[in-house]
Amino acid sequence: MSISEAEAVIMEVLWRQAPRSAEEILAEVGEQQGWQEGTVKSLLNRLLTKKAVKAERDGRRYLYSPKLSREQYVSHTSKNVLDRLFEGRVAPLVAHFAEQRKLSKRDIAELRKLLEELDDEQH
Amino acid sequence: MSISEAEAVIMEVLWRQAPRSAEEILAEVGEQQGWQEGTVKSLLNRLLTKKAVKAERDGRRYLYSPKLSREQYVSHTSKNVLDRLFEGRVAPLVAHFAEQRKLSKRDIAELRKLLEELDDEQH
DNA sequence: TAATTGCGATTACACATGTAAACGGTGATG
DNA sequence: CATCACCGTTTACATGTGTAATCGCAATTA
Repeated sequence: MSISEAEAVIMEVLWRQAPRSAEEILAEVGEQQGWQEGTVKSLLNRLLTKKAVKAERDGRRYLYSPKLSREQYVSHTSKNVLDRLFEGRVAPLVAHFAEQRKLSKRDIAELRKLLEELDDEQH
Repeated sequence: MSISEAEAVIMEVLWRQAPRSAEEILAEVGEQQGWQEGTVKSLLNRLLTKKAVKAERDGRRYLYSPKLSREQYVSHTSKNVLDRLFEGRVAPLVAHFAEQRKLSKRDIAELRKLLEELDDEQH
């Protein structure tokens, strides 16, 4: 079962910091997303049934923590896109952004450094 | 309105070659996707209402062509993922794949070449 | 011309998703 | 002890998606 975009918003909150109560999560995303209390509660429940988060009792409430790691989620999601749009290869993806002029100076510098490091690892 | 994954499969067929009849599209994806005729027709209709394809009459049938370009679709989709997972920057995305050991020799070579070309463009 | 066939259009239906409101139990309060 | 308030759980409901089946019309054929 996969994580929807709305659910992913909740996950991001928990990945930044956990455990957290529903109230704390609402405080962090409610305003920004325009979500009511019930929305956050529903999303938390769906994430529980999907086993993407766990809940531990803390007095009269629960504190929620991720079970699915951000790494797992990012890997799965980005691999999916890579496979569907770029034949599973990274270079065409980067080429795409290069063509769109979406590579910042900083991106380019970091990519260069990354490639050097990969070079080093060879030896 | 956005294109679903199943709809994108149809789009890919049309991006490879268009115009095409529903029958030709079915011939290309039916087996592979395990789709019946009705499925392809439904998806084509949804794409029509979403204005992602157009249909021109050809005697008793229609020939379908993309209206949405692959570039537009790829840009939109990949930007969406980049923003949601990598703060909108390309370098962290590549770093992610590097950590996952998902960069092939070929990827690395192509990335290196790409960066050189970007370098040239500066001058 | 009546019956058939081929095709797009309409309808179907279950499950996912976005977005909540209502329900119910347990601990706090008067 | 009776009531209230808080918080998780259950239910709701419209829209999207996957996956077709059926309907209806136009063209073909007997």
